[in-house]
Amino acid sequence: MPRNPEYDRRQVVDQAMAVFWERGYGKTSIGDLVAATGLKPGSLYAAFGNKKGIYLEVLEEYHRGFVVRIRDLARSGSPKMPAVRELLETIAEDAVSGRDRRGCLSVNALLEMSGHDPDIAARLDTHNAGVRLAFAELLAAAQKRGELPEAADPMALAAFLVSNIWGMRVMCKARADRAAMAAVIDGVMASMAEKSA
Amino acid sequence: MPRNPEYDRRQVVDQAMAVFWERGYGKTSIGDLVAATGLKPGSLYAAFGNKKGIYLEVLEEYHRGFVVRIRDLARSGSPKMPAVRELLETIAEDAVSGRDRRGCLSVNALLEMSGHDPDIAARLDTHNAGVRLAFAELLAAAQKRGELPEAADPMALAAFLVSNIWGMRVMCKARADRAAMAAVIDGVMASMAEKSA
DNA sequence: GTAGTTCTTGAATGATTATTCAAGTATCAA
DNA sequence: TTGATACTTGAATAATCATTCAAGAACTAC
Repeated sequence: MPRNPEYDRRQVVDQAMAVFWERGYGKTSIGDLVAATGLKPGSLYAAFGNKKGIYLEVLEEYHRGFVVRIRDLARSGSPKMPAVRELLETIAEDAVSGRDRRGCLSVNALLEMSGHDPDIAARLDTHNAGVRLAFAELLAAAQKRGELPEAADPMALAAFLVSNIWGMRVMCKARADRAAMAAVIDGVMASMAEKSA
Repeated sequence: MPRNPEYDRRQVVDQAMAVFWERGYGKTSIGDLVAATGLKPGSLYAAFGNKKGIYLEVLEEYHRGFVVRIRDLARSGSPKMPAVRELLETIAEDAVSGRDRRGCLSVNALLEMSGHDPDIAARLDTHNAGVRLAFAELLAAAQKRGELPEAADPMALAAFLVSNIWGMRVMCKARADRAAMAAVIDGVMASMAEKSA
């Protein structure tokens, strides 16, 4: 008997993601979301509860996509460490080309919101733990293939890797030059290849 | 003939810094600044022009302090690389203890404002270039003392170091655990000590 | 003391905001 | 068709905010 929604929830979340990514949480108004999604305020509130509800679902979707990307690398048969380097180079290239001045939605959210909203902070902590674990699994797979020293600790290396990705994501908000990005990538890869780490 | 201000501009800037650091630019209202500084809106506007003017002066002061700190390390006679490690360990300790959930004011500003305000973005770029240069000078001094390989490129290492500090500053917004922080510090120091880097 | 200048005050302005809700509309089972 | 249910609409609400300004207060030079 009920009437069905006229919109696709997944598509609405993607459209909202673009806006939050571009402007941050505080600077995006419901009006912006109305313009981006085509849904009127009433419909948005009926579907997501409130602005924070939309944001949380956007973050969920963002992290899902990122973790999938890492896990795909871990499951493929190809060499792992070159894939890690390529991932870093993609981030660097996006930063230098200015394609990614939006930075990382997750880092943006962490900086803007985690100090002010415990719900969002908790959600981000869960997500980031997932990302770190996915990287650790990827690095463990690399280790099993002999691409990393046996003494290496995948979980520790994952923390180091994530921290460097975060650093690069901050760097892309600054005037990022190619040499600096290359220095970071070389530094990370060199460090991971070492026995001591 | 003129009447003198009743406040100390430097002190007002410091008080405003505490508020902006805690709440970010968007979330601090003029009312917050009035409460923190004791100055009424009219006086604040007479002294700084507008909210952005206060913020720019706060950023100026923040960076001044940070660069001085690095330069002091470079000028002292003591070993440089242990001093760098200590600096990183201080950041890590502040993050883990929760003392520094505010993160780095400069990173916060970069993420929140550089995409929306060209004036602030330009100012931050200048400041960050200064920080990187100060670190490069510190590392060059270390190299001269034989604490770094001759083949090392101080400017590249400085970029790597700054990126890692930024990563740690992001990490302190997340649930930062001691092991992860230690992994980052070990990774950076190991990488810098290498010949290839 | 007085004039001139600058600082201080705090209420008023005008804009923007997230959220609500009552009325209208579409869908489907019977 | 009818009734029940849910979705859609967009104006109204109530709050917050940056900024202005006119009036009062303090200081200094003369």
